[in-house]
Amino acid sequence: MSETTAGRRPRTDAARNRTHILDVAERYFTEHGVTGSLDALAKQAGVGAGTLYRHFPSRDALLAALLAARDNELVARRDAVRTAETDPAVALDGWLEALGTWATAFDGLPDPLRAAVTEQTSPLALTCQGYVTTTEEFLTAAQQAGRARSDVRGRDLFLAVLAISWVREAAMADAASPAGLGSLLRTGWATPPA
Amino acid sequence: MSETTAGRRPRTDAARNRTHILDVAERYFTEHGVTGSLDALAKQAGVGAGTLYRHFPSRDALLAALLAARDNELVARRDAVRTAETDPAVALDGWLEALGTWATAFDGLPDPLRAAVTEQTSPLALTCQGYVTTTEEFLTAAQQAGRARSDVRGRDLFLAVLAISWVREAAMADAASPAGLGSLLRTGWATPPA
DNA sequence: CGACCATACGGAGACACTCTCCGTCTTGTC
DNA sequence: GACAAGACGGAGAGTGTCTCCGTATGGTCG
Repeated sequence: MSETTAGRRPRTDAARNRTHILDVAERYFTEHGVTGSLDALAKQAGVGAGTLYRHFPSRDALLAALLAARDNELVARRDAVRTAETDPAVALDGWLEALGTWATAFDGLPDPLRAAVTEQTSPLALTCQGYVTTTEEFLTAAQQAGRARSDVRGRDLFLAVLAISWVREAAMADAASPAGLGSLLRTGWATPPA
Repeated sequence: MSETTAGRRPRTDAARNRTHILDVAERYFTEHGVTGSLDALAKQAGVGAGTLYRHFPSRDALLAALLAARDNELVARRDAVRTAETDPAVALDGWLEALGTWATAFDGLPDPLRAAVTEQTSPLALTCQGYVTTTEEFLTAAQQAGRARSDVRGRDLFLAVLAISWVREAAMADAASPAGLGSLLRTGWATPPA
């Protein structure tokens, strides 16, 4: 019953290679960003290009596997926010910040994530879909409490977090920008007319 | 006195090629986005790759030249907003919308623009710098009228417009998203606690 | 008008990256 | 220990960037 879809257990050398590639990829993408050369990554892992591509047919597949390792962490933060916060607006805020951190795990990550939101064929699409749904839940709660605008939608908010994460990478040089950009999303630039 | 820096007037065939390349590039980027193949663009323009790269040493240089042709339009909108609007918040809003339209002139344009904001070596950097300054002017006016939060800065607002433009390209499928994302920047998702 | 030089032109080719294909080698089983 | 099933590696095809240099052209001056 441990095998719902697969035929048989993978060969041990294959399994070892797979995890080893993931280890190296984690470091490699951290250092070079998500657009780093995959052939170079394969070489660094000491495997042939064919092996890399057999395990992970595309860059997105590799990223999805890498992000899967972070799933626990993000789900944990979701639950922590959910149970600790009574104010649904603060909860939503906490969730969005967790999302922002997740989306900047590697340099350039927001790009494939954004693409995945619209192209459901990507291995990242499933991952994103889940988090869009979570965002929707937090948002709905905040809206029902009258703490969030009712014309905002979960998917847009998720995309907006990606957008801010995307631009944050460029604004790093400026120390004050990251926080400023984040709060822009919550409050906007405008002041309500007295 | 018409030549402040250059030595002599360019050869006529060179000038003709330059404008012809720009014409074709305008169409080409509109159709294929800013990441389209430059060699293919050269072929479509009926010139060798060398000619293309001599006139425009990099993709950014080509984009900068293309955007320069839109300068008049954007400056006109700036002036129109400036003179027509008495409310500085509405003026800022109008300017940001003009910027957003400008930043989506071609698919994928926000990417090089964002890079140009931080890398002052890009030919696009000068262009961006000017518009950041304009954004700052509108913002300062709105702040002095108490219509914009005082902790927001011009550069961040400019970057935020790029960010929304960036994500808007992905959200196109969903009809309501573009407008929703834009207003998010002005108002934020939060409702002030009664 | 013809010659001459500065300048521009074209496209072959060096280099980088992605991804596939297939001959060879390993693993696990009988 | 032998035999599939499956994994491995890396050569190579396809695509894109950008440079280099032999050739062609435009503009000028005698």
